[in-house]
Amino acid sequence: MAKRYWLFKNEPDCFSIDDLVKAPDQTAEWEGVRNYQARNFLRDEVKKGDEVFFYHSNANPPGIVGVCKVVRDGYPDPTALDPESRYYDPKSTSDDPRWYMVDVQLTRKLSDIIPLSTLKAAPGLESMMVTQKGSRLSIQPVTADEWRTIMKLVRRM
DNA sequence: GCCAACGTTGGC
DNA sequence: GCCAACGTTGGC
Repeated sequence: MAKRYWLFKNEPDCFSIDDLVKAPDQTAEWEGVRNYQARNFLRDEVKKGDEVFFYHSNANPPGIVGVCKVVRDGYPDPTALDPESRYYDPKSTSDDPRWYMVDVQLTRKLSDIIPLSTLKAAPGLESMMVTQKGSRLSIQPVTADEWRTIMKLVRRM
């Protein structure tokens, strides 16, 4: 299976690129995804070795702030079973886990954010999911062309 | 804080 | 299975 590319969104108030920088081994569990379409990606399609843009949503400005790598395939998200967790879901059980997550490791934090406005203006990213109006999915596939286009912006920084 | 877009729930 | 009501996301 060829390596694939993704964009993972997070609100920096919740878990930011700096939290990943500070994490042990600069590795974190991408927990708390509670959307079925995103869940299906995490469970079935996001694989170890895939590369990921770390995106800050609900931020000023929103945009891509880092690059990371998937280091563990999808597995059941234990926070769904923890009544103390903000991600607790009483309908999920250990026999029939409803929610999945992967582990990611930092590759690099960008020296500057690539704002959403830059992505929207960049030739070649017109049909990228994150540049579309109303795009709410928190786990988004990125095409190899889109990945290359954005990495060119990264190298220019 | 506003509000458009989207997802989920639940009555029927 | 439809769809109105409601809740959430996320840019601005």
